[in-house]
Amino acid sequence: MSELPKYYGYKMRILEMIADLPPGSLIPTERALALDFGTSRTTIRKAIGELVAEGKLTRTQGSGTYTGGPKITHVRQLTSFTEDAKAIGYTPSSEILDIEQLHVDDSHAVEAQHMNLSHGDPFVRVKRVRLGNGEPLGLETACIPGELEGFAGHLRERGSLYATLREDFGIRITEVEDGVETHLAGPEEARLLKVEMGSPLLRIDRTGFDDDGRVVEWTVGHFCGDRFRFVARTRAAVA
Amino acid sequence: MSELPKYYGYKMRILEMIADLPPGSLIPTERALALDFGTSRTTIRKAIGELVAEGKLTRTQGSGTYTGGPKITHVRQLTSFTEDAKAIGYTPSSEILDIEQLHVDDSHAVEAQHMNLSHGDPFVRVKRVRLGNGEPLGLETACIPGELEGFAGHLRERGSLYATLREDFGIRITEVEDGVETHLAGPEEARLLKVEMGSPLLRIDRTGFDDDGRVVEWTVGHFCGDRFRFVARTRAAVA
DNA sequence: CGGGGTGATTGGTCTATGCCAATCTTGGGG
DNA sequence: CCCCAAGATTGGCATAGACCAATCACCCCG
Repeated sequence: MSELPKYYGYKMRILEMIADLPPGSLIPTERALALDFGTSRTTIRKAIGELVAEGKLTRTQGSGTYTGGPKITHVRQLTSFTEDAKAIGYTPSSEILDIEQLHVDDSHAVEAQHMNLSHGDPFVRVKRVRLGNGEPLGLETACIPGELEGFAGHLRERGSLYATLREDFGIRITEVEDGVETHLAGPEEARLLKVEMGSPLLRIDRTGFDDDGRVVEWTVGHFCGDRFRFVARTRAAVA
Repeated sequence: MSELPKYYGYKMRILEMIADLPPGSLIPTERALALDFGTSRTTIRKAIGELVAEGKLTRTQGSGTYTGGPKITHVRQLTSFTEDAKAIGYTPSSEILDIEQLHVDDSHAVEAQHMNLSHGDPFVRVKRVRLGNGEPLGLETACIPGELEGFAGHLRERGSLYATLREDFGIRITEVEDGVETHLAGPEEARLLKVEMGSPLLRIDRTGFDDDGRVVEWTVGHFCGDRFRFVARTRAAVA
């Protein structure tokens, strides 16, 4: 046995094959590749599986396997998805899945903890799919403490959560703390983001503070690992 | 056929099984689970595979499959690994794999681009494994432009790259830009970080600037997705 | 000429099985 | 009593094949 698994060798060979192809090119079928390489379809699928997870290939049942999507999508996440995406010539949009004015109960333990809320306190929760140039990039759930009258209408009109909070409710976020971890796509995320189950995602949670240091926003988002890049610029506070 | 794949159901059942177990507990063998659930070992392996990728299980050939490690390790990456890790009561250390004083040639295209260097310009490159409480957390390669005399010795003594630059070479980093993406572990990363090939990692690249806006550091790191959390705190610059 | 149905194609999932490599266990020899 | 060698156990890799579901192309019918 050689050092590396066979499937890894085939992965590299496929990587060479697709290196020069334009995005969206159809590659040979799994059965054909297995035959060509003299291996089994299972092994080819494992090789292709990793390339898919890396965003270098996409596969569609019944159709075929194609070379990677439109390419990497750099998106700054420094202040707001909408505002930053525009700044780099990217067309952002959102599809609102759900807006609710809620009151904290036992099912909101996580939200309450992050926003320092108690049982019965009001907050708004918005669930959205974030799109870039029409393609789904991420799934975001934002929570804002308080009772926000007519919030849904304002948000739909402006498109941007931050703009809505600022212009319609006088809520200004002056400092944010972002946390980034990895996460694997579950059934819901896979469906909404159009990726395979188990695909690596970036889980980005954000806590927004106002001038008085109060939490005025808490958001959790899951973004496609291969299409998204989180960027933070920080003035070093160290002496 | 139900909506969800079978392996996903088994994954959830295994998740329940291990929910109450302390970290490090041995779970039944793959063959036993396959028999119990009335399915094939292949399917069980797929279920366990995802749980491993999520950090909930670890498996060792010849030994068995065990419940997840010591739990999530929050690490701030705001200024410096060493300094921040200490601040939250975590014992950081590094294992230096390689230190080189180099001059830009054709093989350093990426490095040169990020540091705005030209052919022949000198820079130092350090490759380290970052450890937290003795466990490998990440693999980092740092590049610093310039000719740094006695750099290796100073770094080994101080342990911290930032402290070395500051104290021994008068290089002060006042602003950093961090980029975060996902990345799957390749053979080398898998070996050094003690994770499986294909495990999701956080790829964190950092560009450090001095007061004059010059690039004085460029670093790329790969960190275990399940043991690491990137945190950035930003004063919103938006009007 | 247009539209819809039908079958071939292709990826998605699962089974059953074999062998390899790392680890652990056990027992015998020094 | 300790150490180590050999066998049993366990995960790691790969094979061959079956059936399902989504898609696509083509042909037939209106």
